[in-house]
Amino acid sequence: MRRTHNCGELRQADIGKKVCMQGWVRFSRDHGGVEFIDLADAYGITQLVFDPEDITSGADKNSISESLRSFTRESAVSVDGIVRKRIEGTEDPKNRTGEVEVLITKAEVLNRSKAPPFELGDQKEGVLPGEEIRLRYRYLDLRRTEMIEALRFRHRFISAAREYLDKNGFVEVETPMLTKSTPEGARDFIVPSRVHPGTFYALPQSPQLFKQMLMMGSMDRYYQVARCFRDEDSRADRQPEFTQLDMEMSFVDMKDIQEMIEGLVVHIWKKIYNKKLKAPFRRISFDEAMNKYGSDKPDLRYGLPMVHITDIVKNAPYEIFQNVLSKGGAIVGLNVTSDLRMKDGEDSIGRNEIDRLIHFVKKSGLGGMTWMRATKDGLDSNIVKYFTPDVLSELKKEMDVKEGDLLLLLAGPKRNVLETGGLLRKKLAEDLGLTDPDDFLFAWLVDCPMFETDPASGKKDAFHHPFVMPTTPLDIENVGGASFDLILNGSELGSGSQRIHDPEVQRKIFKMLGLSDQKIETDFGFFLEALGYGAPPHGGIALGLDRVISILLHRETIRDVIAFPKNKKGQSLLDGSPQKVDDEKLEELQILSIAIDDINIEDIE
RNA sequence: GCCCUGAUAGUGUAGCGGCCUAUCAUGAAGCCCUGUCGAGGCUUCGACCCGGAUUCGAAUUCCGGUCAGGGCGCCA
Repeated sequence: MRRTHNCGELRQADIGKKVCMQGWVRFSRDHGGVEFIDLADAYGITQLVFDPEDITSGADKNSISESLRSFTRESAVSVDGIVRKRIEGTEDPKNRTGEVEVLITKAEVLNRSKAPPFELGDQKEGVLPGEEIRLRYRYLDLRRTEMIEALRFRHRFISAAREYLDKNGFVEVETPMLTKSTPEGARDFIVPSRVHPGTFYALPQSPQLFKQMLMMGSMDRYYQVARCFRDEDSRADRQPEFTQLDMEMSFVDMKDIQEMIEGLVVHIWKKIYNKKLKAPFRRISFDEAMNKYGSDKPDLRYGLPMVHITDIVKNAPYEIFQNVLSKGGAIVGLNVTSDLRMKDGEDSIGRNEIDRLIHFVKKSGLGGMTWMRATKDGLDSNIVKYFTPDVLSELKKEMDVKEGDLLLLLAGPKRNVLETGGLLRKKLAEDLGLTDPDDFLFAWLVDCPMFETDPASGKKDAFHHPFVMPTTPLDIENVGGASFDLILNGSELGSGSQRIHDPEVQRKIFKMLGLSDQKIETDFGFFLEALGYGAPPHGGIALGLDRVISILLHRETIRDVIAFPKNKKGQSLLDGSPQKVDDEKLEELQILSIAIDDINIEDIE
């Protein structure tokens, strides 16, 4: 390797050294004589200088000049030179290498670049190209500091995690990518088998069954930086293929798993930020989260809880409330206290803003929203006349109302009210700026149910997944499950659980989820059998890596922390996948496409 | 499958039915310039997503489509 230094390295101490620098031409400034080049690589930018009136002995002025002519933007180049101090007053304080520059003694183009389709420099008031362009030319996009930072941060995060897990006896095991398609859960990506025509593998949605079988195989502590695949529609935080930090432990209970994760996160924090993160994390029950914050992943950096006031106002002759109550609905209130709203002596939620909030609430399905202001004379609103002084005073007490507070009241079907209240709380927090983006608050969502019932079909689904150990008898109405979610600033990072290790319990859960004996046998027979050979009590967790990284880096989408992501429609704009394959390949697999474009109408007729 | 938003030179944008032979910036090409750092100056090049409708006249209005992003559904 000829390169002696990278572009982020040179300092005053290097002055006088003969160096060879290689990198990309980011900017060049030709002053008609003296010429500057910003040479960039993944480590930084170093200024190169060519000065025809300042040529070191042995250097060939004409040949350098000739080479520099072909130094187009983003060309890969190699330059020999001498590190020298910049002229007094021309140092660049923004650049770590800004006190020195390299006087070119030899210049050579390694590979010339065509004019790049967009600007790669770190724009101050950056005008990034549309994402489509960035993904199409991802290799150029990756040269941008932001992307370099994202991938390096991601690496450091994973590397710190590995370090901790290794120290704690975890073994990294690679589970298969070609696996079996199972009925529940997300849609599978399937892969045809050539040897067994007409049969298919599925890419794993998660290594769930395999990691459990590793426990049965005495592996004791397993982890994997596991790629997972789900053929469902994308979102800003969902990609068809994504990465989880997947773990499993034997002879443990829920608390052991949570403590291990807390230790892991604390370690990562120390490594990355050199800060001590507070552990254990706060725990909040599923019920409390839903009732107070209307979300199973509430942002706990701010308060603004929903207060249930159904019982207080149930006798008030206010028609809207009575209507709702007669249908078994609920009424909740949010107290937007004056200290949250007042900005520079001005109320940030005036009449117009309230109208906007009402509109917001209506969009999510409620009929509207009533509101009251707390003045020094008591609660004031166009509906206070419907409430007796006793009711009003109890309302004030329950919602902890002080003068200047604003109460927002939502009424409707319970589920809808909680959900909307949660969204409203989130919106208020955004509008009022209640969150510090650099404040990272982890919490555990605990005491989760085992099942959830689809309100439309009445069908029972696993709340988490069917391998969660139930915590209550199975014949009661609200069966509990030993599962828990790790949440961070309003996002779910992952869920873990104590698993079922008794085959009979496992079989029963499958049945409760509506699987027939035959389906259980064909899909999970092997797994039930495995549980029957002394499966140890075990449990584990999987953390969505892309999601954590994007949150920690304040990126809007996980695509910004994945080197080569798919677009919203699951396509890779870089290589053009997915694509049709040659007919011969399909024939070999004995596959016939019936996609509209592939059907020859004449064949059918 | 549905809802919302958007689409103008390579890139990012402005654009009131006629002032559009379409703005500005950046870029590219060429020239000038010896201390810049997203250098600067001058010249040139380069665009209204597609189809239909309304209209004397459409980048602009309407309808349909395509593409992109956000969301709902979906994601045990």
